[in-house]
Amino acid sequence: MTYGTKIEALGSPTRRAIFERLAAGPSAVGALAAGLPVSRPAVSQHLKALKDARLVMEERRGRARIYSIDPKGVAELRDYFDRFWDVALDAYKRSLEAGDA
Amino acid sequence: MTYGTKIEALGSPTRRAIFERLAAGPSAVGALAAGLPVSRPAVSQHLKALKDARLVMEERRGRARIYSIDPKGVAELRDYFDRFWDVALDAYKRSLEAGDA
DNA sequence: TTGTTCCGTAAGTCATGACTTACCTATAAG
DNA sequence: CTTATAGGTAAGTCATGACTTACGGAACAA
Repeated sequence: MTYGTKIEALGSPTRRAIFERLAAGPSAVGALAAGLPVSRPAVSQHLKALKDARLVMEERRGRARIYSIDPKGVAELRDYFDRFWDVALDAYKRSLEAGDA
Repeated sequence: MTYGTKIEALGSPTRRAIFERLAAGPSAVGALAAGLPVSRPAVSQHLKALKDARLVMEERRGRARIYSIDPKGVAELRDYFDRFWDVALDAYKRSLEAGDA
């Protein structure tokens, strides 16, 4: 929900690997697990975390679950970072000017 | 060094709180710890992680250590995300078109 | 109905990491 | 030189989380 949840979701290397694979295109759980060094249940658990963070979404197709990027949640995270860069880099410039005086 | 290290550094709520305070302006270690619910050594340890990730940098002023945002490292993370948004959202659009067919 | 596939959930293990207190060094002040 | 301030480091504790195996349910096939 919050950007904190999203960043924490991306904090795990395995979860980031899953997320980046989904960024390349939708995939089923088994296909994801086949390309990763962890078990399928582990992938399921990570997908749940990513879904709770609204970074991915799930679509049921028969007995398969197709996961894909959630563009709305991703956009929320991007907005947070975009604002953050502005604030941070601006504050840094101001601190330089203050330090020079 | 890598963007993975940076994202993992921001994965911890306490570390993110420290980072956001530094984004508002440079600060000494004690001043940071005074505004946080953890001890000063804990803050030192988090600052080390942030510094290893090149998200913050250190400047010695007498016996104080002034920490501030590292604009170069921050820019690297921003570049990664900027590229990522493009890839992810583009792939999502393409998957929609493919799914419609 | 009986299997087979695909996947989520439960439960348990094990490592990691986020803290703490105690201690040490270094700078500054008296 | 002694004392106080600022902060990094070591060592230990404790919780969390990243896995595993085992199991259960749901959809298609025969």
